[in-house]
Parts: sequence; structure tokens; C-alpha cells
Amino acid sequence: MPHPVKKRHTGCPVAFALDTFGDRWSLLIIRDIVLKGSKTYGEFLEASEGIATNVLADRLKELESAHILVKSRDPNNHRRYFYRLTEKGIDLVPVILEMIQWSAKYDPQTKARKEVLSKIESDRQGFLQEIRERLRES
Amino acid sequence: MPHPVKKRHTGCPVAFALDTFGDRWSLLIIRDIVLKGSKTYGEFLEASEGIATNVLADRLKELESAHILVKSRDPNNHRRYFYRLTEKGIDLVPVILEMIQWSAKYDPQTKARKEVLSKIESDRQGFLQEIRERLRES
DNA sequence: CTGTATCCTTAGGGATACTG
DNA sequence: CAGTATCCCTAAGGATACAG
Repeated sequence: MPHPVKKRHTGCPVAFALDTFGDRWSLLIIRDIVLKGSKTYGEFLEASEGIATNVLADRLKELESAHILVKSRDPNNHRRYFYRLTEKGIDLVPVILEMIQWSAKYDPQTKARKEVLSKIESDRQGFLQEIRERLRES
Repeated sequence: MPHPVKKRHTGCPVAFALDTFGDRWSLLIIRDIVLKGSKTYGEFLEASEGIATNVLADRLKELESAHILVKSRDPNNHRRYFYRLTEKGIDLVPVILEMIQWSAKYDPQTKARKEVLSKIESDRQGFLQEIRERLRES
């Protein structure tokens, strides 16, 4: 079982953020929830660039114990779980949006995908609000 | 010599951003420049949570070849170099600011440091502009 | 379907000595 | 001062088989 990332938190907010979600998988999982609407273990497995099962399980636990995710049963299917973002997790969306905007500016492949980008740029606050509501309802 | 982080870039902007500066050191170096005004190898060594010399050298190269940093000689001291952010690098400041705001909300240690935070929150655009100008001049 | 458990490899990175 | 060069070690993470 992969181990928690070593913490270097020294009182610096950037270091704290990196310690919490700055590994190479956590933000991709959160991205899956925010942008792809993923909810289940299986969906993360498909979407997250081929993450290994043990690594995924470990990150889900980490994010849960950091109170960024919460796990609950699917009311319709008892053998299935849903992972949702907490408010703390939802508050990471602005970080992700800034990353997307940066990539849009400097990555040709990203730049080519106009749909989402124009929404972010034309009405950032509205777009953010829209995402927040969708995540809270789900 | 540490190796470049493995790339998973799949056309996703979040993955692209993580591939570019999502390792455990790059953002701390950029933070040093933005928040602490660090410019030289020696300053990074002191400030960056005890980064090893070889790792620092490697990251500086990586960030340079990603066109996030530029290296130049100190005009007054020929045996010394300055690392500055390019526009591409300066454009990462909003990402860092979002991370700081997130930590301010959820990390007690960060929350305690009111000075910078109040500046960000009261006049984000102005604060950003101020940083940009300072970085360009330096 | 949602994980665990193991095995195994490798990249990341600490420590330290050395160099132009 | 600004790095290189080594050595070495461990944690991160693939692959795969198995389990509740």
C-alpha cells in the first residue's frame, strides 16, 4: 500500500496546499469529479490516466481523511459507493480553474478546446457558481 | 541526477499543468521568487525547505527549459546568476494565490498570518498587478 | 463492484564530497 | 558562489491475483 506523501509543512500556505493535494494523483481525481462528474471507484479507474487500483484506494482514503472527499452508499445500489466533494474540496475548484486557464494559454492542445475555456473567461463567477451547485446537489 | 517527472499529459489541461510544475519542488521555488524575492541558487537553497543541491539544480533546469524561468548573469558580480520568472512563470501567480487562499481557509497556521491574506482578499487585482510589476522590474 | 494484498521496479531525492 | 558527481535508500507506484 502506497504511503502518504512526506509532509514538509512549515507554516507556508503553499507548502500546506502541496502537502494536502500536491501529489501526482489527487488533483486528477478531483478533476474527474468536477469536470467529468465521476463518482465511483470504477469511474475513477477509467478516467484517471490509468491509476493503479491500490494507488486509487490509497488516495481516496487520504482525501477522505483530509476531509476533501466524503464517501457514502449509493441509495439504489447497496454494493456501490459514491465519492463527493466536501465544501473544502469544492473550494479547490478555483485552483483547478486557474491551472486550466494557464494551460489554455501555454498548451496548444488545451488551447484548441474552446468550449469550456470561453465559459470560464466570459463569466468566471457564474461558471464557478454553476459548478458549486452541481457538486452540492450530486 | 534526478530525472524529469514522468509525463502523463493526455490533452487534459490539469494534467498538462501538473506535468509542467506539479512535482514536489517546482512550485516552492516559484513561491520563493514571488513571495520572498529569491533570485539566486543560494537563496533557493536556504529558503526551499532544505532542497538538496542536485535536486535544486535539476529543477532550475527543468523550469528553464519549460520557459518558466530565465537565467542571467548578475551584472555586478560575474560569478553569480539571477533566476527570474518569464511571463509564462508570472502567469502562475494566480494559481499560487488560489492555493494560499485555500490554505488560509483550512490551515490554522496559515490563517493566523493576516498580513498578506488581507491584501489578497481586499484587492486581489491590485495585489496581482503589484506583484507582476515587481517581478518584471527585478 | 469495490476494494486488498503482494511482489517488484524505478524514479525521486537525501547526504556528501568535489569542481570551475 | 553555483553548481556536478556519486552513492545509496526508500517511498511511490505499476502489475496482477485475490477477496468481501
